Amino acid sequence: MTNRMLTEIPVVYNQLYQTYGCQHWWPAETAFEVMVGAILVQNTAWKNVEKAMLQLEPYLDPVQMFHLPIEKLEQLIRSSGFFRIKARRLHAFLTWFKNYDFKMEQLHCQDTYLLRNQLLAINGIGPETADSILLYALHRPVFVIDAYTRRIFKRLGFDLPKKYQDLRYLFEAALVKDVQLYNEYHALIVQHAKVHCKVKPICPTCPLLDRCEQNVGS
DNA sequence: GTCCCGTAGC
DNA sequence: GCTACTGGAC
Repeated sequence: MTNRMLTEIPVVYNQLYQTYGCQHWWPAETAFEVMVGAILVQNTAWKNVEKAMLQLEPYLDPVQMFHLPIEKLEQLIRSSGFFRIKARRLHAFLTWFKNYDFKMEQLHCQDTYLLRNQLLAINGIGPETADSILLYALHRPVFVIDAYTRRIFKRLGFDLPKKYQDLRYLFEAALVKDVQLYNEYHALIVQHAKVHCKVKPICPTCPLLDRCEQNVGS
């Protein structure tokens, strides 16, 4: 099974890329926006995060955002859902960033493994958010796993490791260690999950139909 | 009413 | 393992 996955993971990438093309991720202007967006998008539709980002626009600077009262932050990000808890998560993240003088350059000096552990220690940042920040804001070669990844590959018929890290290592073992490839693949997975592999899948036009177990009868 | 690029707390 | 967290789009 694992062998099959190792050979098919790159093939699936090619098929998705041929179907959807380059995704140009992450949709943000700056690395700081990527980090903020990664927290706000937790279990939330990206569309609602966009509205919050618009409200945040005047404060899209770590120092300014850090000094916002938590209630103000709550109101600004309201549209992204879970606004009370996310405002606290953002603030916790900024408190950590303060250790680096709110400077991206200082983050760039740090080892990926160390950064990952520090991010995971922040209340409100779990493995997916940490890895999204590492890959899309800090350009580290870390493959991001999310619910879509599990849904798609489970439907393809793979017996997936249950632990986040194990699934991540499987993808990393199957692919060339390359930031741009990891960036594009995760983006394609999200796109595919939104267009075809939804909760109620749209199978007839699916680019992966020929290799999918959902295929039968639908 | 259901679902959304999760996480923490019990 | 289960549930709360929250609003908005469809």
